[in-house]
Amino acid sequence: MNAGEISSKLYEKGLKVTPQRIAIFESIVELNNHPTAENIIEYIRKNHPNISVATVYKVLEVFVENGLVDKVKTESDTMRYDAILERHHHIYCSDSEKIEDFIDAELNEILDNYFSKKKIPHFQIEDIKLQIIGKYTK
Amino acid sequence: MNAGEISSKLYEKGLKVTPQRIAIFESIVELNNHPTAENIIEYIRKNHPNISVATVYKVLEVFVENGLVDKVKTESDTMRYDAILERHHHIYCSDSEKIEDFIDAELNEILDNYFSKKKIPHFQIEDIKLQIIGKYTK
DNA sequence: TACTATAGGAGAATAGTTCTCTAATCAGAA
DNA sequence: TTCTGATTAGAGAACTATTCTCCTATAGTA
Repeated sequence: MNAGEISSKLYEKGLKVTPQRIAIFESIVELNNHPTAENIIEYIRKNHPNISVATVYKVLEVFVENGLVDKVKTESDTMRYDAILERHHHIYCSDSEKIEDFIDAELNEILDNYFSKKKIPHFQIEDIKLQIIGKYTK
Repeated sequence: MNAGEISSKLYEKGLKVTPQRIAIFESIVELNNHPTAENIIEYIRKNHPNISVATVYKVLEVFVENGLVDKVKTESDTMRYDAILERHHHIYCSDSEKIEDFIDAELNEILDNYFSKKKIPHFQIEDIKLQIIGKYTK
């Protein structure tokens, strides 16, 4: 994704387009395995050495609020970010910090079907996410 | 669950039985909606005013390692704990900090079935957890 | 180009969690 | 029961990810 495409995305959401925002979005796409804020800062500083930690966090917050990126929960106390917009699940490696996206339309359909039949009393489901935990094999 | 039962649980895992460990486990069971470490400390201090923050965190860590409690990921930066041992999922309220357990054998069976047919390449699944996000209705 | 709201930068502040080091206590052996 | 060694608990400092404050810079618009 290039700077122009990112600008349009920001513009569509009514957000101001700034070099920092473009760089941050770009870095999440580029570091495409769920970077932490720290990973993002390190990456951006190569081309943009003066960016502030506060800016990165503030921009990430804005992106999350506007649905441009996802905040991914982890077992440890660091948040990780994801630029995928498509409905997807996450594969967590129990041996490492690795997180992968898992996209599977058939699975989504099965889940939707199941919960449209079996409702949870007094609860309206907005989203269902799977955390698939396991180990990579050779 | 009384102190005797908790002692046996600890003993079975080869863990030393201490009053602090019993109190901490008891409090997670008692505060049965996924307390934070802070909730636990506050609760325990009623009967055990000198317990240290470090002790609570250390004991929780030991419990998690030994499979006696679950660490529950949240959107915010506080961990929450759960004494349920049974395989279960979590319902997250998007309006509040509430988290509820969701136990559903039929759903587990569907998931197990699906993933026994459709394997993820080079990955051995150990556990699958659903995060069901939505709102409570009246 | 000038104006105004919004965004960015720097560093301090905060909050949850972990670490360090010492004293206490548990569990098994005598 | 008492002793003993290993483990655990306590206190508070340290650490780390994130947020806040406050001021300056910049984007978007006329």
